[in-house]
Amino acid sequence: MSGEATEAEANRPADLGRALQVAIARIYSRFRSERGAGEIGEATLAVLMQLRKRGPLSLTELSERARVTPGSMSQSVNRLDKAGYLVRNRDPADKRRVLFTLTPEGDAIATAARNHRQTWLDGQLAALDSRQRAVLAEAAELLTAIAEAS
Amino acid sequence: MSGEATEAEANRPADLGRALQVAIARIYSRFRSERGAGEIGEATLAVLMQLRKRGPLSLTELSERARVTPGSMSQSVNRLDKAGYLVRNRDPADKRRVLFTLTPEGDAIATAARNHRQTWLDGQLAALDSRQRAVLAEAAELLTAIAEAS
DNA sequence: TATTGTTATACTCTATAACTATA
DNA sequence: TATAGTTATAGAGTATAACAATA
Repeated sequence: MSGEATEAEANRPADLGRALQVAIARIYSRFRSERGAGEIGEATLAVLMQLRKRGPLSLTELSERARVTPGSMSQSVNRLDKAGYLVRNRDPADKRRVLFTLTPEGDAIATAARNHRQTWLDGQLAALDSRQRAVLAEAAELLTAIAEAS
Repeated sequence: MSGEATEAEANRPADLGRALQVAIARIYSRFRSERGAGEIGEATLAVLMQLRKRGPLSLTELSERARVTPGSMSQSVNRLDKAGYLVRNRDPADKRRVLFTLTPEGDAIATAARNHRQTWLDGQLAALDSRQRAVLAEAAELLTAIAEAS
């Protein structure tokens, strides 16, 4: 019973939700500020990473995964197209659809941006002990699942 | 030895860093998409929350906490000022400084925006068990500390 | 008719550079 | 000189609404 006060506090959903909101806002803003000169932004990087992982995707698929409107995504891919980081291809099976594919240049700039952020983050993680890293690994899984939830 | 593959994987900083990057980007984008009509955005909300928690702050203090340039923050507080969510006051002790203070309207809209996001997040957290919530509580502390790190 | 995608317009958020006022 | 703040300009990222092409 003596150790329950702390645990009960950590488990009260309202307090946890508030702590998570703040933590996520802070770490995201730190990520953004770690961006190097000439590097692409978070939203653009996310599009390129999706194309790398999932292969050619349509505009609707990209906009749903990023949780933005099709109009917003259309403008994002337009910028990427102009920069030469992806190419458009009409889907032969359904000529309304446009499939977006990563170019070698897009792949390279995505890698550079990801590595830069990761170098910084890895430096921070190195200071943690094994148990703390395990906590963050599980938290990453939980947060990803929550983000995908309906 | 049979259980070590998973643990070793979770503890390899490079893999953990990558998983965290993805998880944070996903959950943040989900937060953003949960914004209701007429609600303020993440950056603006963060400013109001700082003013609520830390009392009157100067432009430099606000820009350092948000990790944006003074020029950027000046424009953010301008929008908030025009909307009536904060007020400017010259610091009598140093007339270069401007102290920003939350108005009752600013306090109210910050509460509304925070509650809306929290209602959604609390619903997700309610589906987790006690141990998982404890993991997220510790992760929130670790991520906040990493975000503040030099 | 419904779906896919684009464009026009507007607002938020950010950076950089040039500027004013105060210390 | 150095610091605090503002403004002008530009670009990324987003939403909504109106539109064209295809199913």
